[in-house]
Amino acid sequence: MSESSVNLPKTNFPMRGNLPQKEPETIKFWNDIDLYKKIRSKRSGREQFILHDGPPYANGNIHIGTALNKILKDIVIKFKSIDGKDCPYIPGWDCHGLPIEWKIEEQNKKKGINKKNTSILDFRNQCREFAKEWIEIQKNQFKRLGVFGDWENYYATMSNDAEAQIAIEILRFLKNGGLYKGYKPVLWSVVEATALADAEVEYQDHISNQIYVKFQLKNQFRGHDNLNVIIWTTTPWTIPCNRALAYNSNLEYGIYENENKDKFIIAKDLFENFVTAIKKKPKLVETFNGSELKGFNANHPFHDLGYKFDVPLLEADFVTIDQGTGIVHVAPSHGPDDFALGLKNGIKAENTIDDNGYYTKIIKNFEGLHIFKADKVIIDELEKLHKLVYTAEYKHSYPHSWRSKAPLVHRATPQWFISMDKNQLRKKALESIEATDFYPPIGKNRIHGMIETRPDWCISRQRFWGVPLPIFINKKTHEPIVDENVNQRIYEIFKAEGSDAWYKRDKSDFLGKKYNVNDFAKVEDIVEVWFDSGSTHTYVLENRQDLKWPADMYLEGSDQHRGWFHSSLLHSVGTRGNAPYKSILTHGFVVDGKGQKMSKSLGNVVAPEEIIKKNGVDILRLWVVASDYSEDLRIDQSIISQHSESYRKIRNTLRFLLGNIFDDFSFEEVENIKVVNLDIIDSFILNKISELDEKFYIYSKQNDFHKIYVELLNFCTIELSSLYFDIRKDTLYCDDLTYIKRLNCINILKIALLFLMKWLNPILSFTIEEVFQILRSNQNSRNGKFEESIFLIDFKKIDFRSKIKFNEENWKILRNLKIGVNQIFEEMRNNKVIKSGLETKVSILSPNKYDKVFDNINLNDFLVCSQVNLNKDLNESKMRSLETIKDVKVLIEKAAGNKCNYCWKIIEGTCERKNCPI
RNA sequence: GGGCCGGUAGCUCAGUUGGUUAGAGCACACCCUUGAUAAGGGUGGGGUCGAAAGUUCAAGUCUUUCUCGGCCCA
Repeated sequence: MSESSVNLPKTNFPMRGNLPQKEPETIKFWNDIDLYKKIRSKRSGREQFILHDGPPYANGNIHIGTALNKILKDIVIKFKSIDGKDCPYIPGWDCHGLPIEWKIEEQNKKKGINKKNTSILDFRNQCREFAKEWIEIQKNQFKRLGVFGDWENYYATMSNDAEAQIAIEILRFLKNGGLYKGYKPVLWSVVEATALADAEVEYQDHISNQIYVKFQLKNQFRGHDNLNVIIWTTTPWTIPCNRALAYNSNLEYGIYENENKDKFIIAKDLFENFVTAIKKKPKLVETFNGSELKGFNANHPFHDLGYKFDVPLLEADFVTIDQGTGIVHVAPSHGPDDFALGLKNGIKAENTIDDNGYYTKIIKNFEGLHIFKADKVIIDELEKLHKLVYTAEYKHSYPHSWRSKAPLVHRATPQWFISMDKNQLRKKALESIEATDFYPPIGKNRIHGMIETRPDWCISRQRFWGVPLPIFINKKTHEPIVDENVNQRIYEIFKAEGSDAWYKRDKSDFLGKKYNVNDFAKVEDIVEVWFDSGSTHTYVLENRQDLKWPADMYLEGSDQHRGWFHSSLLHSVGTRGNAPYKSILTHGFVVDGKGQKMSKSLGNVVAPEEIIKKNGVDILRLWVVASDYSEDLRIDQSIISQHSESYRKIRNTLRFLLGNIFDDFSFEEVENIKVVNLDIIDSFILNKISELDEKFYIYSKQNDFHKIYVELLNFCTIELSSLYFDIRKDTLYCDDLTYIKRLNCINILKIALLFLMKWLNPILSFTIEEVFQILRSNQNSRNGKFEESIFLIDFKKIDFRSKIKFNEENWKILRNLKIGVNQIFEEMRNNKVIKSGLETKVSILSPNKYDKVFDNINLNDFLVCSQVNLNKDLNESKMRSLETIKDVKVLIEKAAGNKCNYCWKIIEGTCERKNCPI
C-alpha cells in the first residue's frame, strides 16, 4: 500500500513561523497595498469608533511600556473593527518641553556652543529637528509592532496648526477669565532656571543640613528676659529669607533652661527629640499654651548684620509635632505654607533669589552667593553670632528635577494659572468624570480624587522650547489684552509660520493699528507641555475631517490619571464644558518577572526590540493579550518563552486546519454551509464555536481581551487539537473524499478556520494575515474572489446553535466515558498490554436510560479504538466500573484480528472501508 | 510619609452573593505515537490561596494588623 493514497494534510503554511524574518515582509505588503487607506474607504460611512492617540514624547527609542500601549491600542481598534466599526487611528507625538530642550543644551555644551550665543530661534529649530528625527524613528518602531494607523498624516504638538490652536486655547481661557497671573511659590530648578511641572519632579533621598536656630524675643515673655525661640530647618540657606515665625495655638510649649542659664522655648512634645539631637538635657522651667505667643516679635538671628526688621510670631495650623520644635521658621518666598501665611498677615514674598539660585540684593551681606553653596556660610555665620544650637546632616526624601537630578527649591515667582474654581472648572470636571466609563472601573476614583484636591494649574514655563503664551500686557495697567482681532491675527500667523513668529515678528503684526506697540509688553513665558497635549482633542479630533469629538476612548498607562487624562479633562471642560472622551482605558506598568520595576541598575530591562528580533511581534502581541492589563504586566524571557509555546500550539492548530482542507477555502461558501446530518461530535464543535463567538463579543465589548485569549487557547488545545482532530484523523486520512462523514468534517474544519481567523486577527495580526494569504494564493474560479487582506474582510455573525441539535447532557456522559476509557488505556500501556488505543476492543455496559446517548455517535471514532461492543452478550462480572461515570461498566481487551495496513484498525476478516483494499 | 491598587500551582490566568477534596492551559515527569513529525496523543505529580490574628457552624472570599510589589502624591 503506497502511502500516497492516504489523505494526508497538505499546506503551504509552514509549521514554524519564522516570525522575525516573515513579519517585515508582511509590513511591506500592507504598505504596498496601502492597506490603512483601503480599510478606511471600505469602512467609510459606518459607525465610528475613535480611539484618540495619546502622544508619546519624541525623544529616544520606544521601550516595552510604549510597545504595550501601542499594541493594546491596536488590539482594541482591531476588535472594534471586527464588530464592523470604522476606526480611524491618527498617531501623534508630543514634541515640546524640557527633556528635548535639555538634550539640545547638552549637545551644544559638548560642541562648545554657549547658550548665550545661540539665538532663541536657532535653538528652537534645533529642538524641532531633534523631535522630527525621533518621530521618524519611533514611527518605524510602531509600524514594526503591526500597528495600523495613518502614519503619513500623524499629528505633532509642534506642527503649525497645533501651535496655532494651542495659542487660541490659551486665549480662550484668558477670555473666559480662567487664566490669571499669580505670584506663587513653585518648585523651581535653579540649574535649569525654570519652574517645574509636577510631572517633572521626582523625590529622592537627599542629605540636607539640619539646624536648630535661636530667635531672640524682643520683649519680656512671662517675666523672662532674653528668651529664645528655637526653630528647626533643613534648608539653612532660607534663614536670610526668614520674615516670620509660626506657632500653633493648640500646642503646649515649654520654657527650658540650659546649664548656661540660657532660656528658650520649644514645644513640649518635641523636647525629647531635641534632647536626643543635642545630647544635653535642659530643665523645664514652666509650660504655657501656644496662643500666648500671639503678638510677640523676635529679632532675626542676623539682626547684627543689618537684618533690623521685626520677625513676628504668627498663628498657623500647619505647625505640627511631627518634627522640628513646634516653632516654624517662615520664609514667604520659599514654601507654599510660608507664602500663604505671609499673604494672610501682610508679609510679602520677595525676590530673594534669582533664576539661577543666587541671592539678590535683598539678602544683605550674602548677595551673589549661590544657595547650593550657602548652607555652610550661613551655618558658620549663625555659629559666630551664637545663634546656632545644633547642626548635623539629615537624610530625607526631597524633590529633585527629573532631568538634571538637581535638588529643587520653592520659589515665589510670577506665573500664569488656570483657576480650578473660576467658571466652576473643578465642579464641572468632577461631573464629567462621572459621565465617563472607566476600564478598569477603579480609574474613576483615582482621577476623581486628584481633581478634587489639585491646586490651580500653573501653565507657564520660563523656557524656550514650546508655544509662547501669546499674551500682551499693558505696561501701565498690567492688564492683558483680550481682543478677538488680536487673537485672530495670532492664530493666522502661527498657523502659517508656527509659533516662532512670536519671536520673529514685530509686535505690531499681532496688535494691529488699534494699539500702540510701545504701551504693551509681550509675555516671554512658554506654555507647559501638559497644556499642549491636553488640547490635542481640539487640533486633532475637532479639526480633522475623518475624526469626531469627543473621542470614544483614551487609552494610556495608569500614570496618565495625573497626566494626559487629567490635563485633557481640565482643558476640555474649561473650554468646551465636557470631557473630550467617553471612556478611558488604563493599563498597568510593565515590570520584570518578579514584579519589580525595570531599571538599568537592576539589569532587568526587557527591550521590545530584543523580543521582536528573537521571537517576533506576534509573540509580543500574544503577551499583551495574555496579560491582565488592569494590573502590572510581568515580562521576562521565560514568560515570553511560555507564550511562544502557546503560539506554537495555535499555529499548529491553524496548520492542521489548512492542511486538511488543502488550503482550499472560500468565505462565501463557508458562510453559507448547510450543516445537516451531523453527529454529536461535529455538533459539539459547532456549538462550542457559537458559544465562543458570543463570548467574543461580550468580552470584546468589556475590553476583557485576556479572557478571550484564554478561551481561544483552550479551544485550540482542548476541543480542537486533543479531541476533535485526534478523533477525526481517521476519517480525514482514510475515508474517501466524497464520504459524508469526511465532508461534514471538512466543513467543520473550514468553519473553525473562519472563526479562528476572525477571533485571532486582532491579536496575531501577522500570522492570520499569513494564513489568509495562503488561502488567497490558492483562489480559483470556484472559491470566489478574495479581498487583498484579512483586514478587509467583513466577518458575519453566524450562530449555529439555532441550526443544530446538540445535547449537552449526553455530551458530558460521553466525555466522561472517554476520560475513563483513557485511564484504562493508560494502565494497559503501562502494563505493556497495548501500545495504542487502536489495539483494543471496548465493551460497554450502560443502563437503558443512556440508550439515546449512543444514538448519534460512532464510538470507534470517539474512543479511538478498533472495536466497540455496546451492551451485547456482556459478562458483567468481568467488567469494571469507571471513576468518571457511575453506572457504566467497561471491559477493555486486545482486539482480535489483523491490523488493516491502510486504516490501522484491528479487523476480524477484511476491512470493509472503501479505501481499505485488504 | 500619605492615597489608591495588587499578591491563588514554576508561568499566564479562573474562582459567582463566604458553603463539598481550590480550577484551566502552559511548563514538568512518565508512557505512547512516528500518517499534524523541530509535530501529535495519554496519564500524573505540583497550591497550608503573601503572613498573622479575628468574625462565623463554615473564609481564597468578610475585618484588623503586618509584609512584599506597583502607580500617584508629598
